[in-house]
Amino acid sequence: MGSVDELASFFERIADLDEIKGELRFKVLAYRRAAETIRSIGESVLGIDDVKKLRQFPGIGEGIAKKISEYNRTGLIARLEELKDEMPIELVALLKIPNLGPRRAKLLYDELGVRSVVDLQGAAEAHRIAGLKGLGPRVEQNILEGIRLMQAHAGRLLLPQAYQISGEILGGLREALPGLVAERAGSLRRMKETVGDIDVLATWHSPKQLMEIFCGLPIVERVIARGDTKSSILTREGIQVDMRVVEADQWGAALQYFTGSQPHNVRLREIAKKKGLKVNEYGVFLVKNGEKLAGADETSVYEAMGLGTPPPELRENRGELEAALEGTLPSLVGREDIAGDFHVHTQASDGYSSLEDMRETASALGYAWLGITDHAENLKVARGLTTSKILDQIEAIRALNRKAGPYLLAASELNIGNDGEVDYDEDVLAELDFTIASIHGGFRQEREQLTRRMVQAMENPHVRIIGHPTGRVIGQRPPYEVDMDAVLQRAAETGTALELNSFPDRLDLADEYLLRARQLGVKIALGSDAHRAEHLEYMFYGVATARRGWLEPEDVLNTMALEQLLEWLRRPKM
DNA sequence: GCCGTTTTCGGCCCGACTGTTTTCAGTCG
Repeated sequence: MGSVDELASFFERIADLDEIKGELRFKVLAYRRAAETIRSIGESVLGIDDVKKLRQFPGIGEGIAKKISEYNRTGLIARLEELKDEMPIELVALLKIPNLGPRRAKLLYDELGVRSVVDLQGAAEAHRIAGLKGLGPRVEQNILEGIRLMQAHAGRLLLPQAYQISGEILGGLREALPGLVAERAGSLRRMKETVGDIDVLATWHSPKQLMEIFCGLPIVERVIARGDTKSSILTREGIQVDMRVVEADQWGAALQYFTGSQPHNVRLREIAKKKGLKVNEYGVFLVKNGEKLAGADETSVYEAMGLGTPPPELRENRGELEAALEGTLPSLVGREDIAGDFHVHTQASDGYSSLEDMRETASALGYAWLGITDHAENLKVARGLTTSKILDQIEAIRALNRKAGPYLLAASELNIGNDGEVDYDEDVLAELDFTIASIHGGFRQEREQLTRRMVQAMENPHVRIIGHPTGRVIGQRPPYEVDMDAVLQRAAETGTALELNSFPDRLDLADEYLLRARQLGVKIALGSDAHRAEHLEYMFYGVATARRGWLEPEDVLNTMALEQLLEWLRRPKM
């Protein structure tokens, strides 16, 4: 059985190899767009063999539809196999190296037989690159630097780390230059779960002064490049930060441009072009006479093209520009809509804070309620609560609720066993306000068994929420091999919510699944998975991810006021 | 390879920077 990721990556490999071969760049672009489209369709693409049906998706025509169908039937794409016979597949790794693109990769392969990054490094160190057509000693040096940079920077940065570092930078700049206009841009502003580097944009009357201060911030380890409009530094943690300064009347256009994403910007300029407009980082212009229509603020940039302004989190070319054109952009859920948190551990199991501390912090965050979900007894490694301990905790919670403060819900994070069974007897489960059920073991089981376990758990009337549904830990553990289409479908049928676990290295469900959950009407429950009181603030990143998944307040259970929530919990879910 | 309120052929986003060149190719975001 194939996967969406594999199928999409096959098209990316075809694009890479075609590019190295020197095929027409628009053909290459078409393959890359197809890969994007496939990822946005999701798993249902794997069930479609009919070429006509496949062609209905944007960017998929005769040729690519046939290849998808071929993959669905055979698990392979013959065209890719042919390309692999023509040249080594390892060559695609060279394209990831900064300062090295398809033309140079081909040249190095043809002239020096370079097939891999190791070959390349050897060739550069032996000074065999300088002297090739169009390549001199500087390019050779830059390629070596690029290899080093790539190896040092292999892991991307988690969103919260990037957000915090950029916060320090912005804070430092604003303190030194009161009145400075500066913002995050790039994938950080779009709140992607990981970011490669940090982009900061600013406008200031003296760019030189700003650059001086930027390059001298205490966080700076080394200045990589320093110019009047663009500088790059490396932080002590080894993160690259790019700073750009623009004129005030270009601010909006520059912010739009540097926020991206690239596919979003490409689509935007296509739309502009059809309207006789040109858009770049300086503004929006009439093509016929060059007249400038907008540029000072971002909203006016979109407005000049007859578009609403999509929130940055949506700018991935997943339909947001069409919605902006039709005036149907969603009203996304915001941090201010959140009335409580569904997933919190205390020192009773594997957390570090007391019920009281958690309640106090929840109060400071403005919450009306908080779900206490310590681990259940079958999870010994996390000191899961025995029946007598959970009964004690329920009593402690009821007692605390008699005092003023956020309402604590007595709940539990149950374990989904190998046959989909959960912890505790029926009478204990009936005492609890709600439960989350999560998979904590057997990650490597077959797809069928994992899916069956989850479906079984959802059919349990006491289970209101499935916790961290794909089980991934970003950069450390891949998602379980679970049939998410089946899980989403059954969640919709049983009225079971899926968690968006907001712990920084989980962010599980990921945005792509949130989009599908929303279409199926599956409700999403945000949980910080806090193990300390400070962790409750991770909700911020959960909300950001929810926004990337186009979720509106009614899609998210955390927007319910206490009375509404209690009423919802009293009603049987199915 | 895709696509069509100017098109079934001839287009397909835009500009900056770098290093190598005396006019431009390659790379990047």
